[in-house]
Amino acid sequence: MVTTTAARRRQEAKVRYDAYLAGCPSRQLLELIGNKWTALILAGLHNGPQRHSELARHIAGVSQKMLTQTLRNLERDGLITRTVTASVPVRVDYALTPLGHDLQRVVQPLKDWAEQHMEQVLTHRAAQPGALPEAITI
Amino acid sequence: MVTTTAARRRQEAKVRYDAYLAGCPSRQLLELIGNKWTALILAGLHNGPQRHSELARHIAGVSQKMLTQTLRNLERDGLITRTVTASVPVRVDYALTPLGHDLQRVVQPLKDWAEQHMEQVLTHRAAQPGALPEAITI
DNA sequence: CTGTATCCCCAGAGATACTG
DNA sequence: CAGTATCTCTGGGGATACAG
Repeated sequence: MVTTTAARRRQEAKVRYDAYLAGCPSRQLLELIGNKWTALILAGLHNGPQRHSELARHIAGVSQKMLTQTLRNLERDGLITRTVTASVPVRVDYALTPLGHDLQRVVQPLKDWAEQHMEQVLTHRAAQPGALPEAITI
Repeated sequence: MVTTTAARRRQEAKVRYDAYLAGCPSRQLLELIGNKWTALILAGLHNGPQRHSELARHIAGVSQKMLTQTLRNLERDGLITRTVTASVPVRVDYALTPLGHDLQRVVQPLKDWAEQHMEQVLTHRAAQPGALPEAITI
């Protein structure tokens, strides 16, 4: 019996491809800004630094955990800075780095496009046979 | 006992906010292009229509299922068209709609930014204390 | 060649409770 | 105020087999 079956070779090709895909800059960026809160945070910091609590209030809907987690990731990636002021109740400020601002600038057109065209997309989507009727009406 | 406790009110606020967030065009767009294969398919169709099998080969790494699934979603959203030619082995062509082309145009800058800056992000990420050493070297 | 139907896994995301 | 630690759940994504 041969050691490399077709299945085996396909498997190897896939692993190699996965590595390639994982290394693709575009994919990595999409994964980054695809995170549920990344874009909101970038937008929230666009007009200057914000405290943790300010962001929490401003973004409303983030769990404490996800806010911190996302902020940590962004800091780790050099997109925002974290500044701790040791006062009685600690104070932590977050701000965009130049790189972060740069990214924010690139993401902005996406929002513009979304605001102009997503309705069209949704209309098309809803027009499909079998589309679910509007369920949420709070 | 009161009917609306603090927890209850928080819960309601969250539901309302989730609905708002779900309706946010930007979020919806990010979810759309955040899907693993959406961007690849848009890019693949950028230079003209492609058959299902051509896409499968060109994109390499997509499972048959995910390719079809993503294509269906894009069709549903009016971003691509699906044309079936009833020959002996069926032939199916996919092409970008004007709206699809439009989206592709907006997504392109993201790729450019990624190619220019993601390395910087990754470098920063790897420089963190406790960062995992390079593991994959195929 | 294209596409459907199943079963399964896991990372992102959330709820909750506790600490400096 | 800011952050950590767990547990859980959900849905996107994948493997596999089958069908028009």
